[in-house]
Amino acid sequence: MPGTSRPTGVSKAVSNAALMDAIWDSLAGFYGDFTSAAADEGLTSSQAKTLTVLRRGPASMRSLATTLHCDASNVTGIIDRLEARALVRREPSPTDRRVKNVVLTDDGVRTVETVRTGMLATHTALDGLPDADRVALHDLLQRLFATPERGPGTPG
Amino acid sequence: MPGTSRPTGVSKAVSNAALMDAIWDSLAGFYGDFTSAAADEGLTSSQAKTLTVLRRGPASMRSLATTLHCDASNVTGIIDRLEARALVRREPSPTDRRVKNVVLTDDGVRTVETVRTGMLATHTALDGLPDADRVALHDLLQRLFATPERGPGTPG
DNA sequence: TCAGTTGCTTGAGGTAATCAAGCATCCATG
DNA sequence: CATGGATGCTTGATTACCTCAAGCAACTGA
Repeated sequence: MPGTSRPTGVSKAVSNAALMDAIWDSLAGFYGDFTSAAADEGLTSSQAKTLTVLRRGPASMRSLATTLHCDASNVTGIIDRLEARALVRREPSPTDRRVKNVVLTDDGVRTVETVRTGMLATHTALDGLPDADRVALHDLLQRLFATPERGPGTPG
Repeated sequence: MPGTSRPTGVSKAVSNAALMDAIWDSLAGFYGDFTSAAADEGLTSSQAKTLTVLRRGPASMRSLATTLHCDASNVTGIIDRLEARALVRREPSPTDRRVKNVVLTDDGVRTVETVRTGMLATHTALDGLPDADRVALHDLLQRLFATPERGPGTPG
């Protein structure tokens, strides 16, 4: 097995390509489940994603844009629509009058929790995983894309 | 009742909630990397996602819609734009004149490969994983969201 | 044959995403 | 102070995305 000459340098037990394919499939399953659970609550996936980020605590428009990897003006629109449905609230930052901190309303908290529990396929898949595997998976993912960034919120 | 998912059930070493959070972070990292690699090629993430699906082989419009979890009319637009850039081609199905099979052009193959190799953060993260962990991760993901569906393409 | 179904496209309407521009505020330097 | 530059948010324009309803063509089975 280690002798097989691969085009790339050091031969690995599992190629990056194979790992990426596996991650792709997982992403598709997880994200599809998330999207459909969000749709059940009348939310687009972008809106639900934003609520999920806010679950960790209030965040400024700027930090939301950074976390969501998109332009700040985009966040304005998403928050506009979420605020129109009273799922979030814009609060002026006490320390910087330019900044608006976005906070989940009680309704927003309820809704994002409903979406999470509504991800049936995901819960089923996770429930089917033996305890040792749960620990292993959590540990692996933790180390894979460790995000040293953002504590709970980074409000302005 | 083993099925009921939560608070009072059997205590797990790692809760579903914690696992979902870990999955979220990982997928966010992966997908963010993918999106930016796609943008480098002038592709939206939807377009790049579609090319990624087609990497496994030709697919009808219908099966693309199913795989991408979206309406068929949406696929029409995405394929229109990809075809205008000569990254894919619509081919009439030999067995069903209603069906159009979408195929990657040589340029499309090149482009999707470029996107994959351009996911630097992902490659770095994966390269940092010891061999045993690579095997474990691949195995875990494989079992987690095993998709018995779709062989390579499901062309009409 | 022909009713029902399926596959794809079009059009309307709203959401998402980017860029450029603008205003208010903050901050550092003079 | 003051003032030039940077930062935070919003608006407007443009394109892409996405869903639904409707339509036509083609397949299917009775």
